[in-house]
Amino acid sequence: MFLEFKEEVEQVLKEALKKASYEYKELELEESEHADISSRVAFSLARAYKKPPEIIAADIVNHLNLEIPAENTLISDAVAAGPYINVYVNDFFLHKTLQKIKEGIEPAAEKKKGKIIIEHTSANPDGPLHIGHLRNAIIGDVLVRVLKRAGYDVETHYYVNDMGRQIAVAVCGTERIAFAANKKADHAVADVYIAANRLIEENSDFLKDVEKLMREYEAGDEAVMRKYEVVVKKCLSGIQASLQRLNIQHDLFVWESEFVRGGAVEEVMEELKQKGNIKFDGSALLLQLEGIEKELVIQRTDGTSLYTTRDLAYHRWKSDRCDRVIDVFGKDHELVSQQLSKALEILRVKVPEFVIFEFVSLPTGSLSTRAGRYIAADELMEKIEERAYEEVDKRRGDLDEGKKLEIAKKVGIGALRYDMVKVSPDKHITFDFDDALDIEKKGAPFIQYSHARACSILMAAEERGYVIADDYDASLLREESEKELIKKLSKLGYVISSSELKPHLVAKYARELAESFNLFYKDCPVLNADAGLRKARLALVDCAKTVLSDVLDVLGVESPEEM
RNA sequence: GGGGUCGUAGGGUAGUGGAUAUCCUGUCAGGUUCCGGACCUGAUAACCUGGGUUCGAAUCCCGGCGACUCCGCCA
Repeated sequence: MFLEFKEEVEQVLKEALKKASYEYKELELEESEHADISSRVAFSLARAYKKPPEIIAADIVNHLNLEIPAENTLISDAVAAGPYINVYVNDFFLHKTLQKIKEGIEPAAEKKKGKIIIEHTSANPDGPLHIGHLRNAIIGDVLVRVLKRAGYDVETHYYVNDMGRQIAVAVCGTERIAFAANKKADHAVADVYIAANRLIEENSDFLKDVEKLMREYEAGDEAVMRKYEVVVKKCLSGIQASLQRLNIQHDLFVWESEFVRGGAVEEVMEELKQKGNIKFDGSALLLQLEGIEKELVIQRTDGTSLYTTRDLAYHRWKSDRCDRVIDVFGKDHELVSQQLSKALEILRVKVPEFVIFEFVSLPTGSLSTRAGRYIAADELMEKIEERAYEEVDKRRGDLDEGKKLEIAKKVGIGALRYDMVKVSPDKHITFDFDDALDIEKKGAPFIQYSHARACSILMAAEERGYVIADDYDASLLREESEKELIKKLSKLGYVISSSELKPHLVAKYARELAESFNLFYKDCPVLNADAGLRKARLALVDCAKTVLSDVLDVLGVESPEEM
């Protein structure tokens, strides 16, 4: 509802500026502590009109016409506060906000903004996900949810790097080392991969086998393809299980080898030869890209393709199927992503938008799958759920075992997801196990707790026979904390539309909303209020519950009704 | 050597030109006759440094210092 308010303010301000004959570029509206919305337009006008901004602000306010549409307006007042123009919402806005929430989210179909293909996670299928991948997956998934809610048709891809040397090493390894039967699939693959790497260190002949295998795979040797398929699919099944536990799903798994065997990679190389600035270094092909010193190798001496070339083919294919392409990449791919963009420009393909996130490191140093130095996502989830269970058990000994486990799962995974997404992606994180397991901080459990409190009030109301009805009188909600809560509730749509590629802003809003609810909870008794007020407050609690659970859903966090 | 990102209270973090710089944690002091204390209130304490642009800079530009990272016919 806040968006509607903002639009009306824009409308009204525009008219006033026109009447007062000011030429402006931007209305410079912003949220403010001093008002519900505030405009700084007087500052920029001050220069052009050589008058103090305070005078201009007052002048604009004098030209405002707020009385006419008294029936439908959302604005109560607008005043000049020095150089600022401060605008405030009215009771109708508060009433309308609650009403809209009760009606439910408007169907996304009405405001289709186009199709987006977003790629995230895309971990190599040579072992389980570690905490670095976790950050990628969670940022990506929240992005998906935000964009869907903002009205886009979103398709999620996992790009499977099945042509890398690592996979060949793992596949080769299976010929000498058996999979552990009692392990989760992706972990079993990692064991083989790590053991195979050790074999390489001991015996260089093994490396020749690996290279032979890679050539055969690229050439499309059927027997080799079957061997690959076994390993890659085994690993992916394990990875998918981990992702599912985190509440994450991909629509499509795209294997990079498809682009080689389908001929798309060759087409890309041919086209680059014609359109690009190409150099031959022996028989390898180097592509010179504008503004990047380092040439990009697009073909090896032996004629085989490279990761980047295959990625170009993949991006061309994606780009034909949607309006926007978004890639969630780790910081180490930044140069690659620039090269990719430049090369795509040469091919006249839509350039993707990148969400680049900084690394997660351990207090002991950086991660390495090959060296076996990583924290597996599964291990982390296991521990955080255990930790959550201890908390639940301590506080809710009254519940039965199944219920406690269910809540622990929601709280644990929620805390993990929130922890990963609350920080801006371009911030480096040093992962601290104890810190992540410390559930008491103001993360997901804090928000979930507010939701549970709301549910608890509603349940108690039902037991006492109070009905949650639509004929409440919203004008009875006069307390400051009530009004603040309603205003916060009104901003979900606004936050979603303004934080498209910044998932941490949604996390921030969720926390603020929970804070507002807790303040209301403290200040305003619901069940013990007089009948009229009680009805209005019950309606407010009901709305708060809806929006809390909504925003948690955008974060991919579940909303337990009790905890 | 070249490029990139980051530098905000003791630690972590929000804020990309505008009003008294956000929140967590830490430390200290408080709060429940009332719907769940995983809650709430108060105190403490910060924009790396030097220039520049601007009426106005944590925010933009340039230099310095520091941290991280990328620069392979790997992926």
